[in-house]
Amino acid sequence: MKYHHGNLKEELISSACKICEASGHDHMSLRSIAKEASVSQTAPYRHFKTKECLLAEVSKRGFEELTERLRAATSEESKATAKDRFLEMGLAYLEFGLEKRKTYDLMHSPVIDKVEFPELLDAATGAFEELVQILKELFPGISEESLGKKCIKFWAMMHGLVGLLDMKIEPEIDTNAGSAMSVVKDDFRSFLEESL
Amino acid sequence: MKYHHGNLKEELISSACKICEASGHDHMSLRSIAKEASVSQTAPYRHFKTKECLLAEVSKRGFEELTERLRAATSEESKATAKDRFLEMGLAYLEFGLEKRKTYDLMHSPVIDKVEFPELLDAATGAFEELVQILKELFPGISEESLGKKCIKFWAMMHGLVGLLDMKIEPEIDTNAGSAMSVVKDDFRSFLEESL
DNA sequence: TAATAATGTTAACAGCGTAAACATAGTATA
DNA sequence: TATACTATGTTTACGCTGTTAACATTATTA
Repeated sequence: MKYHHGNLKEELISSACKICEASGHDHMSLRSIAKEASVSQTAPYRHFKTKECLLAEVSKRGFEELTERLRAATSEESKATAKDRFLEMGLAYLEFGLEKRKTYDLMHSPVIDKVEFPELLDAATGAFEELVQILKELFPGISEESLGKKCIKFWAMMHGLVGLLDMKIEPEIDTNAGSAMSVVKDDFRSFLEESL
Repeated sequence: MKYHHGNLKEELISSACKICEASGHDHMSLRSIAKEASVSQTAPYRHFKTKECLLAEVSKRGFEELTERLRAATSEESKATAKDRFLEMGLAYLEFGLEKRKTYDLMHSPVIDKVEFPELLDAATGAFEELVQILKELFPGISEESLGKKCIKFWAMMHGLVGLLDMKIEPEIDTNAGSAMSVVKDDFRSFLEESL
């Protein structure tokens, strides 16, 4: 058995990602992560100053995956129209939020102060920039002000939608007209398109 | 000094609300709450089965206050038009989210599973119903389906906006066209109205 | 008035994040 | 090659946490 692991930092991060998505970030203990990596309880401290630093790394990976998915959805290789690729991006965002729900929660949790982790902020900004790009393409010559408004509006709507889908608020109106979830499943595209 | 407090449950809840808004829900310990109420560490267990039950109560109070604020904003006493009252409601939602940011986070935190707390779910639904009512008034005769879509859209947008304002994502576009925060301050009304 | 229920306290448990002291392995320098 | 140094692991220990069990006091009810 080797005393030195060799690649512990990476393994700790992937163990943390695994535990996060399995149990939620409030059930992640440094000790359980260390155990998952078959290493002593305090070994993570050679690679991360605090638990928050490790969580920040997990969050960063989440934003990187989100960015990739958004980029793939809007890829020009698909030869679809800009509008279709925009709608695909909306779907990709929701899919990520629902598939990786617990990681998504960590990414938006106030537990990690993004101001303290510039790399995390960059990763989050990167995802946002994907939206900026496709909207620029969709509305050529749009003023910076209008573009800013549209970006904020859609980012908020998609983030809000993911949140809503987990809130399980089911007022009378939902039972009649379909829940938030069904709106997404049945005709998310027209839902987004109407808001253009 | 009385052995029996007489009104401990209420005092624990208000202590918890205080600590929540001061420090955030991840820094709330049952012991600190008990201390704030000048009572032994385990006294809360006579009134709440677990810590989560106490947090759920704090969350519920948050939704109740939100509901009140939304109702006040859309009150017909103001004699304003339905549209103006709708816009006022949007502002009231954002104001609550920003003023009581840490409580708002608890209210939307996955730490509390709303399914386990029907009263909390009711309180959350109550706030949502305020939106349903004003939109019904604003669009008389609207189909249930369209109404449902509009509700989800605006709830998501407002919830997403509150989240965005705290994410501190400031991509290039924001620096030029104004941050999410400035959009809210400068012309949130027109921002919301455009989305109608 | 006596029994019982409600509501408080104290003591103890394991799990947590973190720091300090120590051990071992890899690397650079003489 | 021998030696010092640095990187990276372990062990031990600290105080804080949520929770349970055993006990104490007060309120209620028969």
